[in-house]
Parts: sequence; structure tokens; C-alpha cells
Amino acid sequence: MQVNSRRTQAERNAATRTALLAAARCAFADKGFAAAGTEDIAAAAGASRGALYHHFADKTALLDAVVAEIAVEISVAVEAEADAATSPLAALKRGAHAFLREALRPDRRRVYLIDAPAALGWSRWRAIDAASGMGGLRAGVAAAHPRADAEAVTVLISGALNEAALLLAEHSHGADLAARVEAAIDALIDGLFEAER
Amino acid sequence: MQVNSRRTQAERNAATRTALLAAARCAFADKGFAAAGTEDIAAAAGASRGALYHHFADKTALLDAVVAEIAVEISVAVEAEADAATSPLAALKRGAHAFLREALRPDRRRVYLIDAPAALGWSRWRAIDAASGMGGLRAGVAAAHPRADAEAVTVLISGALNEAALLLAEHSHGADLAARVEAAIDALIDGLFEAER
DNA sequence: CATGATACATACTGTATGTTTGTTTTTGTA
DNA sequence: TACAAAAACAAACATACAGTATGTATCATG
Repeated sequence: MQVNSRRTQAERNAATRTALLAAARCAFADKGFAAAGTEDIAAAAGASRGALYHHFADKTALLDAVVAEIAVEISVAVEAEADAATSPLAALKRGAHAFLREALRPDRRRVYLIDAPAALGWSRWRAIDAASGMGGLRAGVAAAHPRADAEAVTVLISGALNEAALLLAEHSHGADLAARVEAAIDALIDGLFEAER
Repeated sequence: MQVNSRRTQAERNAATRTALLAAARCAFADKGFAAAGTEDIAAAAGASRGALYHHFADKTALLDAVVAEIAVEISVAVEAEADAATSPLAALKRGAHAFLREALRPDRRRVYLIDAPAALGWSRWRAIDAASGMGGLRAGVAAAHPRADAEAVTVLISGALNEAALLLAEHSHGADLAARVEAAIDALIDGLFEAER
């Protein structure tokens, strides 16, 4: 089909890069980072392993890019939800619910919540979503409770949400559990910021 | 040195098995699960790869055993601390602090909190510490707040504690942060169970 | 239009896992 | 006690995958 012929180099570059990213994201979500082979990823992207290693330093650099992509997607959805709230406390709750919905998606949860910390290292993983997603959470915490220890509280909420998303992912059948978890999250947030109301 | 000669088979079995477990635990903690080679592990245990694969089905089975070991260790320490408390709420707080201290240790945190969910799968990881560690947390939650949704609340607290341990592990210099995180955890627990006091 | 740079493709190498086959030692039994 | 069966281990083999090095085609540029 020669989709890459008669194009400027920037276009070719972007085209194969995005194709590789999409294929990698699919493979990582489907089989996990370790079990996904670069051969299959390149083939699914309609490219060769050489192209892959031209665009990315190694396999973990590819994961890094995929994770950053996911982090931004989640962040955008969460921010949109939080901005629609009237109070800082409501913004936190709505944002938390949105995070659950977004992080739960099968094309995201394993890559973002499980494989990323292991393959990239926890500190790198943390830096990625501090640059996109969790920055918003931290700001929300500070807004809802100016005297709180924003760093510590943010980490606790973030960890609780991550674990909740993984639990819900396992029990995909049962909106009942989802509702109970959301209620518990509201109770957690309310409790943390009750002194400030 | 022929430490394994002139012994009963059960003794030989136990000796090499524990040696393999110890070596694997050290290697996993030091280099991570993926980067630790079975060759090095077997050598450190004074055995061959053949022995390793005689005792464990594959590399992940070895990790599984190490993780289970760690889970029990943490559970014992947490239970001891919780049992020394006078009220259910105090038991939760003391148990949480103990969990932080125990899970934080360099020979545990990476294996237990990072590599285990990725390599064993989240559900298997959850099953392991539900059988040992988290069973106690859930009982503590139920004791402190009989009307609470024990499953949901337990997951949130567990996730918050895991993430807090990883944060503290990164900033090992600074007992200041540790104190702030512990205070935030107390606030979280107090807030969650305030309605019950 | 010629030269260089960029984007890719192919072939190769090293390493690590898991398997298979073989050897030694123990254990049950005739 | 002799022998057979099974366990515990050792070593060689096969396979697969990541990363690299080299080669080629396409585009940019003076």
C-alpha cells in the first residue's frame, strides 16, 4: 500500500512512530510488557525491528512513551471532571471517580498500574504521573485543605485509588462492588478533610 | 565441603531448597526479578540450575515462594504490634505503622511491592497476602467499624500503605518525611472511622 | 545533482530460560 | 544384603528474545 512513500521525512517519522506506539500499547496491554516481543510489535505496526530501535533506545523506552501517553489521557479526563465541580472537596471526589473509570480500562490498567512501576522503576513511574496526572491531585489536595501535608496525603490517596482500580478490574462483573468502592473513597476523602469544613 | 552428603533425602531437599530461596530472595531484592539470572541464583546457593528446576517449576514459582515468605514475615510483625494495642482503632494505627517499617526494608520492598504484582499477576499477589498479611487488616477494619464495607475499605488502606512504603523507600534519607507520612496515615484512619467513635 | 543525513531493513551475536538426558545417592523390599 | 525404584542433582541442548552492526533506500540541501 506504500503508505509511507512520497512523504516528507517528518511525516514518515511521525507515521511509523505512532504506529509503533499503538502496536506496543496493544501488545503490552494484551500480554504484558515482559511477554510482548519486539518482533510482534514491529510486525503489528507494519514495520521492522530496525525501525523500532531507530525510534526508541530500547524496549523500556517504548514502554516509557506508552505510559506517558496513558498518563496524559487519564489526566485530561480527571481534570475535566474536577473542573466541573463547585467545591474543592467535590472536585477531589469527582476526580477520584473519574480516575477509577479511566485507569480501569483494559488498555490502560496493566500497563499503567502494574508493568510500569516494575519495568521503569517506581521513581520514574512516579515522575511520569507527577508531571501529568498527579500534579492535579496534589493541587486539589492543597486547595481542599491548605494546612494538610500535601505530599503525604497525595501519595496515600493515589495509592488507594490505584489499588481500588486493580480490584475493580479483577471483578469486572459487578457494578455493585464499584459503587461500594466509590462510596468508600468518598468516605476516605471526607474523613481526611473533615477538620477543614 | 559435602554438606549435603550422608544425609537423608528430606534433609537434602530442605537444605538446598532453603538455600535456593535465600539466594533468590537476595538476588531479586538486589537486581530485580527480571534482571536476576537463574545461573547466578543457583551458584549463590551452591547448587546447579538443574537443582533449581527440580525444586521449582520455573522462575516465577521461585518468586512466588519468596513472596509468600515475605508476606508471612510482615504479617507476623504487624499482628504482634496490633495485638499490643488496647482499642481496635489503635490496633489499626499501630499495625499500619508496623507495616510501613516492615515493608520498607530493602530486602522486601521491591520484591513484594513492585515485582510480585507484575510477575505473578495482581490477583495472585492479592491472594498471597490475603492468605497471610491482609487477612489481619481486614479483621481489624471490621473490628474498628462493624458497619463499614470491609472489603472496599481494606483495599483502600492497603493501597495507601503500599504506596507510602514505596515513597519512603525512595527518600530513605529523612526521618522527617516518615513522621509526616505516619501522621497522614493516622489522619486517614481516624477520618475513615470517625463516625464510629 | 551530488553529497550528506535520515529512516528504515536484514543479519548477527550474546544471553537467559526451560527441557531433556544422564549420573549419583538414598530408600524400600525380596 | 542385593537390587530396583525413585528422588536429588548435574550437564548439555534447544529455543527465543533483546540489542547491535551493517547495509540500503529515500529525502533534504548546498
